[in-house]
Amino acid sequence: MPDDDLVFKALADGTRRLLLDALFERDGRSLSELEEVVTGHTEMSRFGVAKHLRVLEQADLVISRKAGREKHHYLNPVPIRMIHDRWIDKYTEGRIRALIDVKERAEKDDG
Amino acid sequence: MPDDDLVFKALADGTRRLLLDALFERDGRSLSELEEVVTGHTEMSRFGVAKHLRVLEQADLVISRKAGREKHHYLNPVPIRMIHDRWIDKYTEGRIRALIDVKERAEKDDG
DNA sequence: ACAATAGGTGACCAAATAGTCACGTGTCAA
DNA sequence: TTGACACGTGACTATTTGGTCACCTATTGT
Repeated sequence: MPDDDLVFKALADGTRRLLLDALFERDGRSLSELEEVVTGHTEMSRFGVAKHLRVLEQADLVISRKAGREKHHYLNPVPIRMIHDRWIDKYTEGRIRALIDVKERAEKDDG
Repeated sequence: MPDDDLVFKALADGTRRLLLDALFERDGRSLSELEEVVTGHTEMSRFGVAKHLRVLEQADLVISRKAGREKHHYLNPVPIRMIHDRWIDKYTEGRIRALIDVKERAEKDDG
């Protein structure tokens, strides 16, 4: 019911996260370009990709802009940040960061 | 397949987010206490709540510790932080924060 | 004008998920 | 030790969700 539900539901799918990753790496891609990204990882039709993009747009995680017959897509990080702020307050934020740094350092030593 | 999938799937359910909210507000609650929190909002059996908690534990969003016949639950913010870091780099982080602050200020003026 | 390109819509099916229930285990207190 | 309490497990259904398909609109280039 609340619109944060759209955000979490949108993030629950691996293909949609892959799309966000692609847009995080480079913004402004068209549907066709994103389709190629996805089909490089899994087998999925154009319709599937378009459907996933629509879900991301409705969640406001992706913003799109029409340019001629193409549609360019942009990553909107605001909802992500609000997830963070929901369960991590400013006081613990520093501790968490230190924890993750330690963890990453340890994993780097392993591999 | 990757274990980040567990985290996002876990967050995709409203009841589970409610449980995280409850633990964010106060840590160390038992299953019975959390059951009361949930049934205050929706109608759900004890089994449902226990099942949701297990999903959260498997995603490492909640850590539990047995104490006698009770089981205490604690919120683990690390996976949340890693979601944040996946799509928000350090350079845009400042801009986002400013954006959200402006938005909240505007909404406060409205209501 | 016409073909090719880029994208959109609604219906449909298979697979995953939420929720419940009957039953079982361990723990405390009288 | 007996009963009440706190919690766990596995099976079962109803609903949701992921993905595809046939068909449609709009824009570009020749």
